[in-house]
Amino acid sequence: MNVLHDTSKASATLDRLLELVVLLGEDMTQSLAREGLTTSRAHVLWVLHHEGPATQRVLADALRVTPRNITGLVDGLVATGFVTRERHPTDRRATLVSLTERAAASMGQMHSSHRELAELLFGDMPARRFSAFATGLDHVTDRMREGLRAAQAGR
Amino acid sequence: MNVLHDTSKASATLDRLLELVVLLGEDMTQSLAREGLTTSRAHVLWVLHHEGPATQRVLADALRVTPRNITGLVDGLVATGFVTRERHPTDRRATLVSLTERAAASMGQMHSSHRELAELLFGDMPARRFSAFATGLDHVTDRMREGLRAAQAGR
DNA sequence: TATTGTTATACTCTATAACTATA
DNA sequence: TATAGTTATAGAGTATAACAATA
Repeated sequence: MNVLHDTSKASATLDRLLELVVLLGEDMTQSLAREGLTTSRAHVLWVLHHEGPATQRVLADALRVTPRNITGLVDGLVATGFVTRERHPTDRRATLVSLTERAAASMGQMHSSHRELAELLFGDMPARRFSAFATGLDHVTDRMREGLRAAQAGR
Repeated sequence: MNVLHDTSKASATLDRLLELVVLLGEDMTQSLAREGLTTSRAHVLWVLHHEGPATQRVLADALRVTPRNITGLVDGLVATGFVTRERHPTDRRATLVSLTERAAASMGQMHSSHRELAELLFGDMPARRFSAFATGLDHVTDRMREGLRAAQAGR
């Protein structure tokens, strides 16, 4: 009886977590659309922002996606002015993809949105509740990582 | 100084929350793929499971997607044996979409996966920490709902 | 011989617009 | 005249396979 009770509470909490996943996803999609981006294209910008100019091969590995797919994403980002393709200085097979000024501006905008969202979600939370939530979140994220790793190993 | 400190902690916590979003999304995509489903098609099954047999119009409204899109999703689900199209008893323009046995089996499987995931994420959590997390999650979800509603109103 | 990125082909999800059959 | 669902067309993300240029 004790176990059953816990199980149903855990299930209900997972439901709410999944609802939050959906809401966060919608919010992110909308914010990116306002900047003229999709999640996949933003992911490319994110990698370039952190790694600096990169070859398409590097991007393909970072996004865990086929090189062909990167060709398409970079095509789109070039067409909309977020990145440029340049010759690689030493390897003539490769191209270097770099962020433009427009992309830098968008990244700044995204940072602001991120801070605003953090403020919206946690800004009025009592400090004690906030840190309890953060602790639980760490726990849950760790379990999820382990679970995925196990699933990937067993396949 | 106090404010700045809080802001950076809030940002870091949002980062971890977004990481969890990504992990949960991957897990869900993989589970569904194992059943031969995509998230969109599973969403259709979910609605049919809760509402019973429905017209494509009803499905389009439920998923907030165009009728044309539903045609494609139902085509795929029919081809893979998850649903059937039948004549509507009274309105000859409409079709009724119903779950098959295979879909019922998959829904059962998904329920099991859901319970297992809840157990993985929360099963070894001390009761007090679990309920603190659940409380924080409620808070965060409420703020997110409000934020999205405001964003939609202001557009 | 191996690697980088492309063309060719195909599938899924999504949208708008025009059209058919029915209400 | 309005509604249900289709065909036609298009764009984005994804994949595999074959191929060119270069290492």
